[in-house]
Amino acid sequence: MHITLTELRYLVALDKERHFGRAAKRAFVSQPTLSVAVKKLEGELGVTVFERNRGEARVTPIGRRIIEQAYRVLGEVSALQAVAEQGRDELKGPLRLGVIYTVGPYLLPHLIPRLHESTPDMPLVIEENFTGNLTQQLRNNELDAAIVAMPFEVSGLSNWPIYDESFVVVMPHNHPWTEREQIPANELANENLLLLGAGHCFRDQVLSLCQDCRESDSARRTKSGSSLETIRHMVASGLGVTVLPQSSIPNLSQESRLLETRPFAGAAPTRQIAIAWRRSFPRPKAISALRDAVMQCDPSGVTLLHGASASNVDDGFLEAV
Amino acid sequence: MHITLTELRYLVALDKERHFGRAAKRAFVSQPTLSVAVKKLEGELGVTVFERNRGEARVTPIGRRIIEQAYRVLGEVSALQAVAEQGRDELKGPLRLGVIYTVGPYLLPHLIPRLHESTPDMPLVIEENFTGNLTQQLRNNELDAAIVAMPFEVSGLSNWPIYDESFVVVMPHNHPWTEREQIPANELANENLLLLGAGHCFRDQVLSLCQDCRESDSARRTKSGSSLETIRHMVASGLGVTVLPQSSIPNLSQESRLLETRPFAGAAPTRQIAIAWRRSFPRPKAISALRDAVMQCDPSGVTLLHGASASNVDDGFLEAV
DNA sequence: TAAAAATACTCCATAGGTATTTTAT
DNA sequence: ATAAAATACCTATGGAGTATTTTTA
Repeated sequence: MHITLTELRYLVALDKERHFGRAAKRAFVSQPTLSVAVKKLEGELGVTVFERNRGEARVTPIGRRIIEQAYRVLGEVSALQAVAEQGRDELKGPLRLGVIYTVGPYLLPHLIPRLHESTPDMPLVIEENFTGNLTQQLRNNELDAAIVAMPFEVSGLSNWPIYDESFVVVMPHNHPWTEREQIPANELANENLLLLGAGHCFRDQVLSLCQDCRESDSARRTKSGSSLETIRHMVASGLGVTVLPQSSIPNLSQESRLLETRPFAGAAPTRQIAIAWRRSFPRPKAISALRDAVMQCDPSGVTLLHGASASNVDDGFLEAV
Repeated sequence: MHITLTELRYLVALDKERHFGRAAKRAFVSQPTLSVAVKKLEGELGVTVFERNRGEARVTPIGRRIIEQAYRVLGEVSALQAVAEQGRDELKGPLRLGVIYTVGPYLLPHLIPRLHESTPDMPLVIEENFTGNLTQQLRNNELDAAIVAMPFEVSGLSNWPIYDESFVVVMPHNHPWTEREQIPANELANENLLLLGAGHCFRDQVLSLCQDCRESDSARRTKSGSSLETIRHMVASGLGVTVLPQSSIPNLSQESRLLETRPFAGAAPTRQIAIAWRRSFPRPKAISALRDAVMQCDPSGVTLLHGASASNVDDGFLEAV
């Protein structure tokens, strides 16, 4: 009924051998198989490609053109297979990665060189955004993976928690709390609590630490900053206290003498960071590579999940205070 | 095992619909058929072309490249079919025709315009030569058909007699034979018989008319000319007599008053003209068209064979003397 | 007569169908 | 709950084999 690639391959073999028996050998089939196939093709095309003689099969003028076209078809098929061959490596080709604002600035500087080393053919296209936007972009196929904070349950998306990160109280160096070893969460509401603006999941996570905080927030008694860095500057300038994730407590530069940090009293509040991706995303190895790279960032101060601890590299992404 | 054109068509359908059910409809198959085929193709290529979601099937980046390549493959297949479509007409494309020297000059001027009319897309590539050379060229695929004199039995070649043509005795106007109505063949040896050189089948046909001629020829008492025209001039100048085929007795111009023609006594000797071609030549219609065109040349003086007489066109290829 | 292609037939792989289950929203 | 795709299973076409015949040089 339809012309097939096999038939075209037989045509080419016959063009090369000009002899049904030898062409069949070249094509690794029996002579009748090739004979029947070529005849079928000629019937389908309504054209005689080969003039059969006892001595040799001669190509007709129209047959010549058809065979040349057959070469082109088979050439394009080879090209297709070559493309597939190239694309077979999941760790090749860009990965579009989204990161929430409160992780990106602290993780990426460490993650990118590591990923560049482990998967040099997988450049990252990075987008920083709120969790909600990242979610949408993942679903819309605008992103391939995202680094977000748990809980993160979205239909169609999978996630894989990578590490737990504790929260730390940050205050000016001359704050009364500097006299204490630990700060109880429920006392946060008594101070000027500086927080990120609405939309940041970290803001909500901090607010959930104590009922009073939530209330004082509804009463608009908290102040907002547009990034953790901004907030840190505000705290350093004495405007109040805040809570930061462990990873954002960096090698303090100028401000180092102006800020003090204290852990929470009791069980340390944490956030869980995870990688999320479309369930149907067809490059699971890319996700694994991403996870591995994150885990190789020195986990001091954070708790790696699911075994697979990274080696003790000392230029880790968290340099403990 | 191997990738098929059908699979590529399914790929394209799915690319257009981004939905397995609709793509199946577009490809006129059931949804499972298309699903299985696409999955098989992806397995064969080792690459995920489509990301399946509830909503729609999304093309992956590598899938995009593969689909584009699939379009190219199918495009070349279409081109191949278009070529075949073009070549399907046997009356299209050049026909390489050989003609023996003693027919060409008299038949071709009439044949070519007729063929141009009946089969305008089949130009003639013409070669005049001896029967032996034409035979070789036919077998070597250097010619497609030839017009020759019978008998013509060559393995691998078919032939089809078209017409019988009588022989005529030609003499100077002042020759004694002009007194007679008919000339007995066996008296030819008594005269200066002018003949074509060796190689021309017509020479041998004339020599076979009488035993004496053959003998006088072996004794090198005949004279040779290089073409029938040359011989006619020689006869007109009084050098001797000759025998010509009917078709070469043209509208006599200057020489008309210098030449006389007489039929043979008894059963008129004739030659039978035929079309020959490779048994395997795949354009039988071209042969038929050629035959028909020859037969449309006015057959006055020649005997058409196999019925199928041409209409009474009066500018026929033979204008009786 | 010998070589080559075509035919006859048999078999089985697989493309395609229908019915159903699984999956994901 | 529903829509979509995947799976299970069955059927039939036709691609490929072997054995044989036909063709033709």
